[in-house]
Amino acid sequence: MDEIPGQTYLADCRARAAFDLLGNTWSPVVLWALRDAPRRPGALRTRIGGISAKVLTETLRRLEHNGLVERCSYPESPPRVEYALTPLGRTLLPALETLGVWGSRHGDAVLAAQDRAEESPR
Amino acid sequence: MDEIPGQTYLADCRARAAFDLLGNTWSPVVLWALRDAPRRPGALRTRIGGISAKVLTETLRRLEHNGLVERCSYPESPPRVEYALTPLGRTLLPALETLGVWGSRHGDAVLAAQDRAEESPR
DNA sequence: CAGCATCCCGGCAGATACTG
DNA sequence: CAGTATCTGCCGGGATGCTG
Repeated sequence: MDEIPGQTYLADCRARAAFDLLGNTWSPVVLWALRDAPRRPGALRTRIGGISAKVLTETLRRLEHNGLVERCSYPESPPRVEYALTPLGRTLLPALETLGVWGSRHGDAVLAAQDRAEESPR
Repeated sequence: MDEIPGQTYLADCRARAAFDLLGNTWSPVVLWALRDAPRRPGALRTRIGGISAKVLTETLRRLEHNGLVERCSYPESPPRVEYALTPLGRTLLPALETLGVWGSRHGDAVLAAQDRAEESPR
C-alpha cells in the first residue's frame, strides 16, 4: 500500500479501486453469494433475499463490466444462464471476508454509536 | 432492517455493516488520512486533495455519527478543531489496508476489463 | 479557517408491467 | 424464468456564497 510515494491515501489512487467496485449496495452481497459456485439468477435471488430482479441484473452487469463476474449461457432446453466469479473476482474474496468479519464483530458497536448520536442533545 | 434467519452472506446481516459505512466515496479516504494522527479539517483537505469543504464536513459528520471518528474542539486562540479516529474506527484500519492493497495490485486488471467491455460491442 | 445554506446533477435502488 | 422498459424517490457529491 505504501508503494506509491507520499500519495497512497489520497483521492486519486488505485488503492481506491476496491471501494469504487464495492460501493454499490448489492455488489458485495452478490459477489459473496457467488463465492462457492456459479449460480443462476433465480437461485441468487432466493439465496440473497430482498433484491429485486431488476437490481440483481443491474448489479451483475456492473460486476461483469468490471471483470469480476462472468455470464455463461447454455443453449440447452430449457435455456440456462449462470453467473460465475472470474479469477479476478475470486481474488477479492479474502478482502470481502475481512470486512464481513469486521461487521460481525463490531456491527453492534456501530449501532450503539448511532443510537447514542441520535438520542443525545438534538 | 429486517432480520432474516440464515447464513452470513444474505442481504440483511451485520456482516454488511462495513460496506454501509464505507460505501460513500470519501469515507475510506478520510479514515485513511486520519490513520496516523488527529488532523484539522484544513490539513485533511490538503492531504487528501480533490475534496470540497462541504463534502469533507459531511463525511466527517457521518463518520462521527457512526462512532468511527471523534470531533475535538480546543478553546484556544485561535480556536482549533481536530478530528481523530475512535478506538472503534481504529479497528477498521486493517480492513482498509487489505482493500487498498487489493486495489494497488488488481486495479490495472479492472481498468483493462472495463476497456475491454467498452470497446467490444461498440 | 470552520461550517452552514442553496441549488443542481447524476446514479442507485425500488416498484410495476411487459416481452421472449 | 431471464431480461427489459418506465417511472419515481432518494442521497451523495460538486459549485458557490455567506457567517462567525
